[in-house]
Amino acid sequence: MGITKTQIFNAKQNQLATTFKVLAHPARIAILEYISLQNACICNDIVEEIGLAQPTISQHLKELKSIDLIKGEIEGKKVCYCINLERWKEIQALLNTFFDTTKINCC
Amino acid sequence: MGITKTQIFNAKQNQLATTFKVLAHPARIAILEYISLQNACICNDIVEEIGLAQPTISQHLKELKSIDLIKGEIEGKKVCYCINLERWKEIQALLNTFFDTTKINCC
DNA sequence: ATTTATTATCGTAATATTGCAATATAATAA
DNA sequence: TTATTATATTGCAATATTACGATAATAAAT
Repeated sequence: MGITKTQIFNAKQNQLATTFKVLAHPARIAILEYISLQNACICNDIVEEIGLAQPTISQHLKELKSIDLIKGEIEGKKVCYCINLERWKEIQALLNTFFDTTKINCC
Repeated sequence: MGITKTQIFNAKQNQLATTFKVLAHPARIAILEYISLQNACICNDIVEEIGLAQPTISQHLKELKSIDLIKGEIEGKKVCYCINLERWKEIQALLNTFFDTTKINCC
């Protein structure tokens, strides 16, 4: 079906899954790495750097923005994308909580 | 197209994305949480617990196994699934390395 | 041997994702 | 105003994912 039955899971499970899903594409990983490499704000050097078409990059940026992982500041006709460091740490903590609380073994 | 251009990304980026993708479904989060809650090995109580059809759960378990996050031990006609703790920690470390090295801000 | 129980696999329908060309939007430059 | 440049949105084709019924495979129980 392609449709996830989110109703049968709790909010935390869905939130975790959504967060993981945003990170589940190499282009989005590459974009985040590239943004963080630049000491200054970058814009659509991303398109040239990554090697995907501009609309595709724009779409990936939108998904990263959807969980506030990055923020875009308009500078004239360019847009400067930066990692939202506060949210970044928040998400890292969220994932670590999941990994720390979900690991009791049995066998 | 639905097809990811993995060739244009490096191995680490693809590995990270694949790892995130396995975790990017609430059913798989729920399965991991449920397995970890049981002090003893569990089997297909998972099907009853989660509320998805047996083939669906089986498919999700296969995906979790694909990155060695869980291991299944055959016990007669039942199969006991456990978290692969060693791999679990490995993946947590992998994700933390990503989060720690990718966070320099610019704006 | 036959049944029963547990799990895996196959096939398939419905929906989602990826990627891009075409186009729209917005801001500066000429 | 009319380009030009940078980014976003739309529409669509190709592929992937999710979910499940049907069925196969395996092992214990009768």
